[in-house]
Amino acid sequence: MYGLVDCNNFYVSCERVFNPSLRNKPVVVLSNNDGCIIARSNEAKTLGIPMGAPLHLYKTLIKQNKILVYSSNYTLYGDMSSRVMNSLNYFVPDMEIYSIDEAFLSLKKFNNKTLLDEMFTIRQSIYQWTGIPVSIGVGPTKTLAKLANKMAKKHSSNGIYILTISNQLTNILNDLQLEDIWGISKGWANRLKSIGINNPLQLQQSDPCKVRKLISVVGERIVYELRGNSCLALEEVVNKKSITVSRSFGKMINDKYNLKEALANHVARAAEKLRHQDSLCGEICVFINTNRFRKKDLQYNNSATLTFSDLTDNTTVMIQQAFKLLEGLYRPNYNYKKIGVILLDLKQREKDFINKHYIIQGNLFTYNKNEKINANQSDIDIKILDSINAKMGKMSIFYGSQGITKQRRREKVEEDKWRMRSGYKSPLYTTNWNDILKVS
DNA sequence: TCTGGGGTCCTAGGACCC
DNA sequence: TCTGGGGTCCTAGGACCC
Repeated sequence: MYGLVDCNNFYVSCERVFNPSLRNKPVVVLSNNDGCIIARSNEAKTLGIPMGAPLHLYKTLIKQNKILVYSSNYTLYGDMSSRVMNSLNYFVPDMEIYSIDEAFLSLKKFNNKTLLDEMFTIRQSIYQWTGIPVSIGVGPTKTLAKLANKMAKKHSSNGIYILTISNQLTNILNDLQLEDIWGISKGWANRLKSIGINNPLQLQQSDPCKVRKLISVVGERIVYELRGNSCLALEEVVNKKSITVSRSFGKMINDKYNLKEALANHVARAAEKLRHQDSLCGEICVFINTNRFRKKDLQYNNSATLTFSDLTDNTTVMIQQAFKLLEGLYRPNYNYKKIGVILLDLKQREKDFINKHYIIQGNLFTYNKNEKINANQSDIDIKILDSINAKMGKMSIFYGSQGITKQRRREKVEEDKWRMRSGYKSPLYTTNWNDILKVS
């Protein structure tokens, strides 16, 4: 069984920990620049404030109902999140932190008979230790645990809901909307409806291959997950694969000087994040946007990407390159609302040495990303290369991130082979049947 | 007047390789 | 091992999540 622990109205709950007078009152927390409402207490939800609502559209409602409004404090929320996760980890070491306020638990080692009591203990303890109320959903797959969590929030008095494959599940699926299922949003729901799948129960009972044709293998996995066949494993916490820092401007900005100032700040922050996870980056992307909500204004959205000749975590280098990219992007005749930077092609520092160097006949050379090394080149010491390749999981030295792709593909093919042997009709990961046949 | 920020995965199709 | 059709790499774009 899997568990999903979700902090209730997380940002609001964090504010309440340090300001108990906010309890039982309608409270909302705002995004950067105080533009949107991104967290609501139950009381605020009852008053009809939707998620992501623009603040200026709800000023009257807020005033009338004396809703308390707070700017966001991400440092506080990050810290509270760590406390919650650490507390959870005390009870369940085998867990996946899914977002700032959610974690999946592996409950394999728990006794099903005492599960409810155990979950109750966890919930109580977290509240006692951190002041944050949580809901816990339990189910045979991650998707069903997600669903159970939704039920816990809606229909459970103690904040816990355990879902098993039963008539109860059938009834629940029949009563819900497709969009209530984790992984299905409006676009896919509409496509599913177009072939006569109108609710989660029909989805659960539909032909997985048909669903796959319509909304890709992701949809097919959902079908199996709804049936209680687990396709999504607990994922170990790994470093980010890309790092973005971007902000909207309070006022629109036209001049390059201000854009550069903002960009430099964003890049510096991104570089900090990069070093914090002990990575180096190979690519940098800068993007700028005009205000998409001002339909009358001329719109301009663009981005530019640059590959570093060497992997780097150097702030100065990154800012220099980001400025170069901005020079190419900037058009003087627009008003800009947002600028941001994305660091891509991230690599672990430990592997950096191997990624940046190669050996020819005992001599060490620096590997240049733009220069492709051919393994057949007679002057490369194949034996040494082989040993490095083996250490890296093959190929990474030549193809950077593609090496990881290859590795992953191999893993997926293995899983699919197992799947086909076990009598499933279609593979879950591989697009190409030849992959399966070939390795089989 | 005023509309967030940060992620991941999957697929199709073209270029290129041998 | 293999010489023409199949495999691999790469990118853009589109979904989804919180």
